[in-house]
Amino acid sequence: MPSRHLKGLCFHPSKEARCVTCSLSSLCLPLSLNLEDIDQLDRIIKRRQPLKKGEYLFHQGDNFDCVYAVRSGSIKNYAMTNEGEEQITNFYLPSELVGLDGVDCDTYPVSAKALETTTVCEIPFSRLEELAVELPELRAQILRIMSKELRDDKQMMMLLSKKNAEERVATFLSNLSTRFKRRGYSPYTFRLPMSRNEIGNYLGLAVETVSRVFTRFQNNQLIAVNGKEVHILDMEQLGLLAGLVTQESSPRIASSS
Amino acid sequence: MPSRHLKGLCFHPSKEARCVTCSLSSLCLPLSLNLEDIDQLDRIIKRRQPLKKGEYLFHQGDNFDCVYAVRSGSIKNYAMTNEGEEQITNFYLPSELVGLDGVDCDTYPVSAKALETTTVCEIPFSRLEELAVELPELRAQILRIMSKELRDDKQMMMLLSKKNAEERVATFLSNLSTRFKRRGYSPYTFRLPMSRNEIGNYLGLAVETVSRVFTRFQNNQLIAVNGKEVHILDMEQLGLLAGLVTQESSPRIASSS
DNA sequence: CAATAAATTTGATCCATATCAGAGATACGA
DNA sequence: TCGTATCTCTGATATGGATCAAATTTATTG
Repeated sequence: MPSRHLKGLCFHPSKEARCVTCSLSSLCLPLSLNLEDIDQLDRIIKRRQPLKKGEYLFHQGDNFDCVYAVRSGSIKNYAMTNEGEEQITNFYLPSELVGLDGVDCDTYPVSAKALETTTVCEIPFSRLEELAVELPELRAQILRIMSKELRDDKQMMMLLSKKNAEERVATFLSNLSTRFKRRGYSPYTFRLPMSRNEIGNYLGLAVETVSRVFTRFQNNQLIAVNGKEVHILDMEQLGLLAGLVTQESSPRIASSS
Repeated sequence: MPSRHLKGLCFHPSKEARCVTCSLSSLCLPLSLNLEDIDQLDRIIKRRQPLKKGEYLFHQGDNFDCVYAVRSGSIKNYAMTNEGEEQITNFYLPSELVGLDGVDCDTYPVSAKALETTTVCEIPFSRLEELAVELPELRAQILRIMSKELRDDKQMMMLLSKKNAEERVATFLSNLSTRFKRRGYSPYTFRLPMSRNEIGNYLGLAVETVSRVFTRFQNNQLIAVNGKEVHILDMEQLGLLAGLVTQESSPRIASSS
């Protein structure tokens, strides 16, 4: 087992293999369940061996049977286009639920691949549905999570159809920062689990463009980047840039005075 | 908050105001419910006065309380960007459910506006949740609908980040055609409920580009257009174009010989 | 640790589509 | 019904980011 140093997203799975003791429960499915109900949920959840970087959680076309909560590490969802090009549709961080867009399908509509060593909780969907019959809070939470993903998707559509390259990257970084913060990590310093290529793919940009925007942001003291390590130096400016800003109302950043 | 949608306050009983007799029930929420259950659903649904073109079903920021099934006509969802620009996130046709992305919000995250004279069924969400406790099929159908919308959103993200103008418009027309067909209308001849501007906004293109692509498609005998009336002349070619096609594998349509 | 592969960065050029401008066509209110 | 606002279409021009090319840095492997 190549024990690569995963600072950041490591949750010591063995010790926290139950929802009651999991530090993520307040962000994840168990949210607003009482202890007894969490225990019931616990019983249908299977903990899997960690996935190594590049391993699949499921393939597009596999029989749909489970949804997965990321416990540590990160997952990308992607579909294959007709030409065999990959199109990343989402990245998932700890506590987030993967696979919900397959709920009414026989098969998963996208593939899910680990971006790094990743542990997940496997939740057989049929059992989850059964349990949800008895637990209104669980039901509500499932709806909430799906609804949230719907809204995030609309935001993404907005990004893709209205924002320029700088705004896209700024939005991406802000968004990651927020999510890391909610999970108890620094919103200012984190490690990108994905490559520049994957960022570009996700944001609808060429790798080269992502790279150039990173460089520009560094020149303007917005961020400091070292490989996959990112430091956000000017959160406010980054947030401003992330908003939908037209060229008129906010000139290209140039001299950050 | 000023009460904006006064129209909804008065209900009128009409012949087809019940799910059991509604021709859309097989596409809509009642799908796979038995007659008795449909009757229960019926009782929580309120039919509203038709909305006239341009009237709102709800505004971004209004208190979330209901989802809506379109009965006739069409609805657009849109959000306002920081600059007051509108970004259309979806169009809804009869039998489709509007408002699901607000489920875990206090307020609607987007506005919903009638594109033409439109009738809807108003479904108080809390009542729907109550009912869903007893009706597993209803529960399943709600999940299915949300899951479907998630997948459609991913498709849209793919369109916005990988397809060129022609592919976008072809996809849009094919998609509309399919939806009209499922609703019992001709897949070949239909009336666009939205303006070119709205199509462009939705597809992430300038109006002018939409217009030009329409013209090009006509020159190439793919479609015939008269104002908002569209005839699809070559469904196969349109479908091909709608797929994710790179320049290499499919040269620009030019001489349709 | 060297050797090689993969990822990232930078520069130069090109092109699809935005933007600007203006001419019909259509819808709409007085 | 006319007059005006709005939509749609077409052409000319500009440009943001893609693409191509290549150097450099960072991982991976034997």
